[in-house]
Amino acid sequence: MTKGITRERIVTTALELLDDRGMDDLTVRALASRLDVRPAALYWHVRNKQELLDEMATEVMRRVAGAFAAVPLGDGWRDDLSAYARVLRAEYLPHRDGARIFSGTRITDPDVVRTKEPLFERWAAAGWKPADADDAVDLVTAFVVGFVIEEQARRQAAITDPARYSVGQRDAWLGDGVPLVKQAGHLQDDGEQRFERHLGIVLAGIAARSDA
Amino acid sequence: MTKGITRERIVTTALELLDDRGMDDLTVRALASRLDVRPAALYWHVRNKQELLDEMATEVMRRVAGAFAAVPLGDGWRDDLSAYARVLRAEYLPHRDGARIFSGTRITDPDVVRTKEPLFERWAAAGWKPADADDAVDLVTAFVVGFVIEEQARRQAAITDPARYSVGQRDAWLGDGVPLVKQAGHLQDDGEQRFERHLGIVLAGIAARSDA
DNA sequence: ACCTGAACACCGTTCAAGT
DNA sequence: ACCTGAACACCGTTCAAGT
Repeated sequence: MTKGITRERIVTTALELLDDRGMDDLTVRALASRLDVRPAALYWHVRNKQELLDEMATEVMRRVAGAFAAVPLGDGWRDDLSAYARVLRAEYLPHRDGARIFSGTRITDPDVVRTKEPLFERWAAAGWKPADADDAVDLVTAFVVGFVIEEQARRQAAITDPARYSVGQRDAWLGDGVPLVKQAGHLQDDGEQRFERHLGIVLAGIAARSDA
Repeated sequence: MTKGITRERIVTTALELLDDRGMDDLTVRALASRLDVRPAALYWHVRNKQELLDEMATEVMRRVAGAFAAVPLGDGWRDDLSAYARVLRAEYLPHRDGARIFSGTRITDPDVVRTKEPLFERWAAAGWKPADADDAVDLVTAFVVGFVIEEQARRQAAITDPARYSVGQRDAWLGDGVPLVKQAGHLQDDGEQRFERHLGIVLAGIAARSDA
C-alpha cells in the first residue's frame, strides 16, 4: 500500500512538504525522498515541476469547492459570495505563501470549474446574467487573492524580521512630515476583522451594480 | 562610466532581464554576465537574491509613485483612486508575471510610502479618517494585484498553450450539463474594458461605505 | 573598496538499464 | 508499467586572493 507512488500521493505529499518547509525547500529531490523513491521516478507520473505546481493548485481549488459545497445554503448571492470568499481564504491561508503560489495557475480538473453551475443557476433566478455572475466570482476571487497575498507576506515578515515590523520602528523608518501615514499604520488591524470589512465593501459594490 | 556596477544599475538591469527572458531565466549568473562581471561581484552590492527581488519590487513601486504624481489632480477620492489603480496596473503589466512577482514584497524605500501623505490629506478634507483612507488604498491594491495576476496568467497561457485557450476547446473540456458556465466563458472580455468595469464595482463599494 | 577564481552544496531533468 | 543509477547542465552563495 505504501509502495508504489501515484499522482495523487505525489500531490498531497507535495502540499505537506510545502507546509512544513516552505516554497524554497519544495524541491523535486526533497519530495522524492519523502516518498521513499529516487527523484527520476517522479517524472514517470508528472511531466515536470510546473505540472506538479498546477496539480497542487488544482487540488487546493478542489478542496475549496468541497468546503463550499459543505456550507449550508444562505439567502442569496450575498451569502453565497461571502461563503466562497471565506472558504477560499481559509484554504489558502494554511499553506505558506499559498495565495502567491496557487493564484494564476491553470486549473487542470474540469469538475472544479463545473461546481459554479448551481451557483449561476441560483443567481439567474435573482435576475443575474451569466456575465454578471462571472464578473462577481472573478472580482471576489481577485480581491481574496490580493488580500491574502498581502496578509501572508505581512505574517511572514513578522516572523523573519520582527524588529522592522514594530510600530515604533516603522515610524522611525518613515521619518518626519507624514503624520497621517503614521496614524494609519497605528490603527491598522489584522486578520478576520479586516478581511470581513474589506469583503463587505466589495459586496456593497456588487450590490450597487445589481441594483442599477 | 560603464565600468563599476552600482546597486541601481543592478536593479534596472535585472528588470530588463526579467522582461526579456522571464522569471526562470532571471538568475544571478545571467544578470552578472549582462553586467559584464563575475557572479560573485553582485554579492558586494546585494546581500542575496531575495534582497535583489525586494529592490526590484521597490523600484517598480517608485515608478508607480512617480507616474501617479504626474497625473493631473482630479475632483476627489474617486479620481485619485482610479488614477492609482490604473497606474499600478500599467507598471505591473509590462513585466512578465509582474503582479505575481512584485506583490507581497516589503518596500525598502520609505519615500515610496511617504507619497501617500498628500492623498490622505486631500481625503481628510472630504471627511475620511486615516483608517478609512488606508483601507481604501489597500483594498484597491489588493484588487489590482489579484486582477493583474489573473490577467497575466491568462495572457501567458494564451501564448504557451493556445489550443486549450480557445472557446471551443474549453467547452469540450467542461463537458455537458453546465450551460451557464459555458455561456459565461463565451461572453468574457479582456483587458481595459474588464478592468474598468471591475474597478468601477470596487469604487462603488467604497462610495457606499463613505456615505454610510 | 570592489572584483575575480575557484570551489561547495545543491538544483531540475534525461535516459539507458533494470525488474 | 514503473523505478533506479548515473550523468548533464545548470543553480545561489562563500571566501580567499587579487587590485
